[in-house]
Amino acid sequence: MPTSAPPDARPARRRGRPRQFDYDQALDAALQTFWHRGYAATSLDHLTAAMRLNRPSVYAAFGNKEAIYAAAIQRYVAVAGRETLQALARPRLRDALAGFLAAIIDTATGRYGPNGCAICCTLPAEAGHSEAARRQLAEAIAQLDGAIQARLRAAVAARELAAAADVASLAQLVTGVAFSLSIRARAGTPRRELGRIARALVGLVVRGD
Amino acid sequence: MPTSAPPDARPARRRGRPRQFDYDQALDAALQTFWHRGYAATSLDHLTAAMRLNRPSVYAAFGNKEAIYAAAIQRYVAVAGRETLQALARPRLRDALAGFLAAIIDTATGRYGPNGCAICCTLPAEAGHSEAARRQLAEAIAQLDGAIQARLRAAVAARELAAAADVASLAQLVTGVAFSLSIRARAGTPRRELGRIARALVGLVVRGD
DNA sequence: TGAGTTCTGTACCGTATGATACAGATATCG
DNA sequence: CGATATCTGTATCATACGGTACAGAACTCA
Repeated sequence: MPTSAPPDARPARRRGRPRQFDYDQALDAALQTFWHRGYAATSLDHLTAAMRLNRPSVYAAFGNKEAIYAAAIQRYVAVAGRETLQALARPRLRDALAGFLAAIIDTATGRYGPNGCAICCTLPAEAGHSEAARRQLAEAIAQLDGAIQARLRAAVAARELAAAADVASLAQLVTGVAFSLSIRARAGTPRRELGRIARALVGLVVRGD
Repeated sequence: MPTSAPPDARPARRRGRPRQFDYDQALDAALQTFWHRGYAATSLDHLTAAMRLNRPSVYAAFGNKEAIYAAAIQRYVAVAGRETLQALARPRLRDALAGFLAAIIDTATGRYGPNGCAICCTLPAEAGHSEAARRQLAEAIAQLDGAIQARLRAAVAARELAAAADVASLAQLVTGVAFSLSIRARAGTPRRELGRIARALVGLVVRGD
């Protein structure tokens, strides 16, 4: 168990020597490293170098390698996930989906290099032999499916989609394309082409107009 | 460079002591291991155990770890890829796409466990820091895109698709859904649900009937 | 102040890793 | 047969790995 601060409740003053690094900033550095190299190919030397910490500090704050990864992915969901999902809030379904996919493309080709999605480019490799990774992956997928499904249901209510539409499958389709966009990004596909694919999907899902 | 047989041209009789194992069978065992554990998390001990060979034999026949992986993926493409693509040959587009996706689902939930697609579940993790992996991934994607695109073009010629259809983007969409199906499989999604998603895509792409 | 507590940095531990040297075994070739 | 070539198995190499012990530093609390 990490002896120290979970990301949320941060007691203002703790008893002993205060830590000399920023928790979230270090976690971001770890995330970048895992994102770039994947879980298994990332060593603690890679991590401590990127985080600019020495090993005991890392272990005290985050736990072992697996725990660091879990925390990093959790932060990824909280940050990149929130940014992405709020694009879904736009009033017209067409804009909502387009915005959502544009946000995915932004993240996948973002300022840290064209590294795709940290989840769907690094978790699947571990999910084959690690039950923890499999669960993390399944949960992330379910979360995304759920958010999109909710948005599609709202579109049905607003008569933007036919009442007979298979909302669940449609949502899973959109999630799937989002995944494929980020894998393509990691393979080197330029933004322009990713945008074309995204537009094609939006065109298929929301026909009328 | 491996001193010995490339998978194709196999000289009937070589000079020294003949090898006591089957090349393709050993390669299959390596593929299973990489498929299950990913590249980085697979050690040579894992490989030699699965292949039932000792290290020098592996190195002599296949080269170092990276070369073994490349050969395994190449074999995966040749075997699973061919099976999958020949489903595309069915006369009606609807059946062709359905058969294609069904083959993907078969592979991804197949007899070796629900391990998804060996390419899109293990290569992306390495593609972030290995240019060789990035290229392999890009090439595999391009190959799949190309095959589907050709099938869609045939459908346009047969008036199963509108002449105005954006065949390239549509093909990339189908490829993307295929990827997402196999990632979902690795996350534990049951076949039934994967089938529903596949049917939804087919329904979207080929409207009339 | 001094006791108690937590963080930092060095140095280290045991093991697993990718890769190879070498000797013996088994084949072809002349 | 001997010469040559390739494969197999053992034993080993240097290094990189995840993880930790320990001493000193820096803070709070009384």
